Amino acid sequence: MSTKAPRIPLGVIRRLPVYLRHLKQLEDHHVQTVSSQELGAQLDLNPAQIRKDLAYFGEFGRKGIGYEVRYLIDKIEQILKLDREIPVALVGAGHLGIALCHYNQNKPGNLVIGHVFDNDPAKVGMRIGQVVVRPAEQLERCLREHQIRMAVIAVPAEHAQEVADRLVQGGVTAILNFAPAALRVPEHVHLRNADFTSELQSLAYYVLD
Amino acid sequence: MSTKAPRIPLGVIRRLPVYLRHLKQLEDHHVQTVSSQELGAQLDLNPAQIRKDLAYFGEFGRKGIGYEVRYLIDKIEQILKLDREIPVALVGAGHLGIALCHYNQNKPGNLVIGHVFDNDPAKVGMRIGQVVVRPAEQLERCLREHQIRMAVIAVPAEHAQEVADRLVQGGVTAILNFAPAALRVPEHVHLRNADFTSELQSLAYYVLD
DNA sequence: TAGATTGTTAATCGATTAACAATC
DNA sequence: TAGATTGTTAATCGATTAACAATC
Repeated sequence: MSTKAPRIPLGVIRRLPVYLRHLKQLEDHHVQTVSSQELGAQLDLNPAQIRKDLAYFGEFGRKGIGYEVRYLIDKIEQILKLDREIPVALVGAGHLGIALCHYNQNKPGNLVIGHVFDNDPAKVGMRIGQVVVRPAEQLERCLREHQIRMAVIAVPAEHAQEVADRLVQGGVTAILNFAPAALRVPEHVHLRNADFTSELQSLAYYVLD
Repeated sequence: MSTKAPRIPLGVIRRLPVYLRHLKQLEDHHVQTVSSQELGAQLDLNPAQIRKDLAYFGEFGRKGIGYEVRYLIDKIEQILKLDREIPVALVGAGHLGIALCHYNQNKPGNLVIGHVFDNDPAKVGMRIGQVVVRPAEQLERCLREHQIRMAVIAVPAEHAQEVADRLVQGGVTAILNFAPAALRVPEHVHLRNADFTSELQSLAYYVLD
């Protein structure tokens, strides 16, 4: 099919980058074609799930053959909008912010952290690879100027809500939050939490001994 | 009831730290008691879900009243095993590893990153707050010596699988992996992936414009 | 063609939500 | 007591898995 309509489950969207990464590895190893069975074995996922996930977006495989690796990579990148350059703002130039920014520059994709902000005068002006840290006052104006829709929050929990509010004010609609705080955002804004402490704490449950 | 048996859904376990964090905030604001209704409104969760989550582990509330904040904090910490000190190993003293280690020391809980490893001689001996980076060769021996069961992987993707294997060798049963790699671990080991790039990529799907 | 594998429908499984008796 | 809220069962919803016709 083609048109939108069938709301895609979050789980499907979150698996797409996993498929993408693995497909790129296969491509590096000059694998031309892969079946859902093979992919499932390699990623420890049910083959039917992989086929169903992909079928949400179109018919990308060939019966009796499988999926062409290069073609599927292109398709998934299109679906995730990774086929165009998307500017990303980062708020917070502490250890974590610097780490994320460096990583983003080391492994450059189409998600480009081009603007970093911090409210600490000691941090403003500092260079992280190619990028220079700007004062937090410029946040909203800069977001609008560059039409930035995606942002990463890497500030202390106490300031995370204020930053989120200002990102939304500036027109951001997708936020990845590393601060350990339950943020409130409007309905139309997609928020994803990636909080180190919570992850570790929930993992502690599974420690036996 | 009391005995184990009813396997707890992962989603429940992952919400417990969220409850915990919020309850601590309530305690800071001298709130003594909270109902599932209030908690749900504050965290944007269904009250029935909160009650059901907690009911997996016991009867912690009082009908007609709600939950006593302090008591519930204690109970959740017991469930997650945060009432005892758990040593955590960190492999990889790059930007991210340093960030995580600093954060862990700034906000000290009972999950203590007490050992950091890196295979880069330039990093070995470096101090991150209180902790000194040790050579990767000592990994297995040190894990065993200190009976470490939890570990964080913050190395490049190329080395993540090898590190995971060695952690398992050393007796680790719970791993938080920050490397963008689909790791393979034995059945008895709990693996959680927290990969920045994947998160950001899946978020890109929701950027409209 | 025969064997393999997709896309899709149907069956299963599990998680979320609603409803309500018990009770503070 | 009357009002509120839990713990829990039942109903709903959604996601995963199995099965298979279509077809390369």
